[in-house]
Amino acid sequence: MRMSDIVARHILDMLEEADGNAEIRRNELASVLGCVPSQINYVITSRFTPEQGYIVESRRGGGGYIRITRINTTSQDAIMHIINSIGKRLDKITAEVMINNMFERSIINEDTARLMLSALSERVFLDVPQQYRDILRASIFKNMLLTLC
Amino acid sequence: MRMSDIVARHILDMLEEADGNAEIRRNELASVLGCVPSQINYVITSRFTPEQGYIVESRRGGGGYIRITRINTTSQDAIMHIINSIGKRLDKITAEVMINNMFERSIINEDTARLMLSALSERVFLDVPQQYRDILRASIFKNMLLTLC
DNA sequence: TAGACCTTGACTTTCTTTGACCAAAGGTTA
DNA sequence: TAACCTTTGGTCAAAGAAAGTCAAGGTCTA
Repeated sequence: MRMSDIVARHILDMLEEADGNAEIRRNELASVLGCVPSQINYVITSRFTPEQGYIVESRRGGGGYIRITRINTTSQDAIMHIINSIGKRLDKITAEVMINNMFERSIINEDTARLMLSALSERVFLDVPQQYRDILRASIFKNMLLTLC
Repeated sequence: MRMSDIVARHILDMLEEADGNAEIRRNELASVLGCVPSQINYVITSRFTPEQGYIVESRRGGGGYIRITRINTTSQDAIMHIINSIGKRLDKITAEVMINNMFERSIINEDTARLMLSALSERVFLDVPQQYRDILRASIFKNMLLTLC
């Protein structure tokens, strides 16, 4: 296993344990893991970038640190927002628009979008009396969205 | 026997042993088999293409690798088999068993499993009269499975 | 014997590791 | 409080470790 993988794994573990917020001391971590301090910087700049969903802050001098924070929250917030915007009923067209929208905003991937669309398609509700369809659709959709958080 | 056949044979053996997933180190394999490294590339691009049912990923630099994965065509068959085994009704327990089973057989990944479970959970059908629940569940499940083929 | 397929090696690109040197923040002391 | 020292982290470039590309030449086969 690469040194960089070991460092990344360690940071990921810390983030996991501390709920998305890890504070490390560069030199200490380097000596614990047996690498050169700048290796830590390398790993951070290559794998904990804002594009990958992390915020990194640091401070030099006595009591210095590097703090890495995971910003999962944006898409989670977006999903919660969508769930809250769904009332007791949801028609097929609106559901499709919502799913497409989420896909375009990269909140969900293509597979997930297709799976959700199939679970909400009109075909599913052929045996369901008209007045219940939209209620059911809202319920299924919300339940699926909840698992994405 | 041609060198390219030897290389292909070796990769095939690795895939067989490791259940459709082989990770090779190009230079190492080349020296073990006694060929030039780019020979490996030649074999991969000519015989392990997506059209032939393989996915190839690689990474350069220290600790680099080439990973070859066989696309599981039997998983499509398995899904069709499952769809056909579902009748007009499907109770929650059976659905859960089926999904777990597919996950364990690596036919679906964890995200997909969770999403499907959420769409079929009892919570979804609270407003649905008892006698319709299992009919609906069967319908939703079959529709979702179809998109996975 | 032409075209398809195979082999080889020089050169390129990408990712990782390391270490020397720099910069900032905190602490001490004159 | 200014000057200096100590403790941290930051930057960068060089070297190393793989894999990728490509073109030239070799073989085989219909």
